Amino acid sequence: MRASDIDRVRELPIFADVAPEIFRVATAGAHVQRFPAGTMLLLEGDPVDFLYVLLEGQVELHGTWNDHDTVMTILRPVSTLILAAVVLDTAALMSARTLERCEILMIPGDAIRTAMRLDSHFAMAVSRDLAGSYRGVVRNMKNIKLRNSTERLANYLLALRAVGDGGSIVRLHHEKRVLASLLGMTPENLSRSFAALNKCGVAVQGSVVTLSNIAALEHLAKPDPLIDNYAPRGGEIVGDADAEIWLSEHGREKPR
Amino acid sequence: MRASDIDRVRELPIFADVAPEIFRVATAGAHVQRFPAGTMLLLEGDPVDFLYVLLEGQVELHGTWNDHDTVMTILRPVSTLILAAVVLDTAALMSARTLERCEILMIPGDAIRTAMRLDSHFAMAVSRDLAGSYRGVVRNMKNIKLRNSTERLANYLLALRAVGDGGSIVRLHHEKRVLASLLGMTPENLSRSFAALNKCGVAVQGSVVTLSNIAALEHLAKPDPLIDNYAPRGGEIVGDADAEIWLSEHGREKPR
DNA sequence: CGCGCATTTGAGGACTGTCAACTTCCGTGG
DNA sequence: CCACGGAAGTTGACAGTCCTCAAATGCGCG
Repeated sequence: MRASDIDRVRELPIFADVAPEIFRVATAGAHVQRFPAGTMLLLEGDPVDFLYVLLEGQVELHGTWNDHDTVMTILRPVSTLILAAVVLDTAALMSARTLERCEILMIPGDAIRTAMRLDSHFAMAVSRDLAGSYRGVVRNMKNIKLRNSTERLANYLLALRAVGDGGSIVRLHHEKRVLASLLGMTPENLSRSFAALNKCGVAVQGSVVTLSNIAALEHLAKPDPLIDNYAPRGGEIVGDADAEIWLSEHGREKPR
Repeated sequence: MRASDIDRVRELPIFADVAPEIFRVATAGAHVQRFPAGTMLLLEGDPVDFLYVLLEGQVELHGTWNDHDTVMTILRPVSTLILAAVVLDTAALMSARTLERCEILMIPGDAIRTAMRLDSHFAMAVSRDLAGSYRGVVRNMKNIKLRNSTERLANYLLALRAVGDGGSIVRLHHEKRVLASLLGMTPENLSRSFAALNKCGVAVQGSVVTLSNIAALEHLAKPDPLIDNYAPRGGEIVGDADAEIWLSEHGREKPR
């Protein structure tokens, strides 16, 4: 691993409080690897030998059953992948695919587990990461079970706005069919949901969305801090790092 | 806390590897409390001061939005509640309600976090619990997004059978409307899904369900080890502790 | 026995998925 | 520079799934 990579890795939340010697243990045998867009990093059911840390690019986690598949989450830097499977030393439940060219740190699972055993602060950092991920999926689940597709889209757009400049124009980060699957609908219905949001001042042109009536959109969306991981308090916009992380993967909470 | 309680707590997976002095730290200020059925233990959005460990009875975790609510999971002994919120020292995302008379161990959140800082083995146990919970929700999410309601019910019944004696008669653990919400449908549609499963040899009488054609049921259900947390390999029945835990909360994985 | 509650059944409508045709966008190559 | 091909996105028609409301049935307990 190059020195510049080591510096970057050292900054990761998961390594923030770790003692230098433990950091060396954890990153022993680690290496940074680059992947082109569209690469399958791992298939669901695969045994997991490495912890992946996404440093650059976007990665999609998806699940498959009976010839259907669904995007479970989309990760953006800096995020860990399959940490839960590494901790339990078991098979992955989701497949991972790069959506863009990616730069990924790969750390042997053994090294992670050893470092956890040696350093309680590292083990706590892992716990916080996992706790955030858990709460992210729970938010996602509430979103899916309690809202219909148009409401999910409306909230997604409001979240996009919150992490952006808070202006009335937002850019979609993903292809529409990927977004549709992430939001639990078909591409066709995503189109129709966008059309339905016209009456709330939503206009779409390619990946650029204009929100000209936030009040109407919020009235339909009814954002909720216990589902949407940004802080929509009193109409004030809070575009903090939490929200950035939320949007990127639609559901991981930042520790602390 | 009574001596008999301490012995029981000592057996919990989360305390298995913990040094005696750390165990005392963790359980300092802890106490066992009994609650009648139907008690709201906490409301979503509440700050979390205690880790709850369910020792007896059933607890439902549910979420609410816009006058709707949905059962997210149902816990049976021995399970931790809101461990993620305790680790992050933040508000609960779900409400908790007892479904029966319950016996619950309450441990101050501070004590948990202190014990994690002092003992890497305890922190690892917390990580494993969280990792299992995370994977449980992921399974749940795949179940909801990839299957329709009848398929979810069919798989639920097969899972019930797998944890029971493997015979053709299973007992439902919950009221049907609770089960319906857990499976992401209305009570009316649960009835209709049961009716639809008649042709697969499913007969219902109150809480007793007879499965007289497992092959047909499996053909419809298409159980998958990456969604359903029991091991349906080659028609062999594996009623292990993992599966018990799965059913109880419909989605927590047992560490290791 | 009768009341209250859970469950079931039916009818209708809302939401969502599927299929097919069409349009738009974009990169390639003539 | 423009034509072309392919993929992505949109639209319409239709069907399947699911929800809502209302009424009927069944069950348990006082």
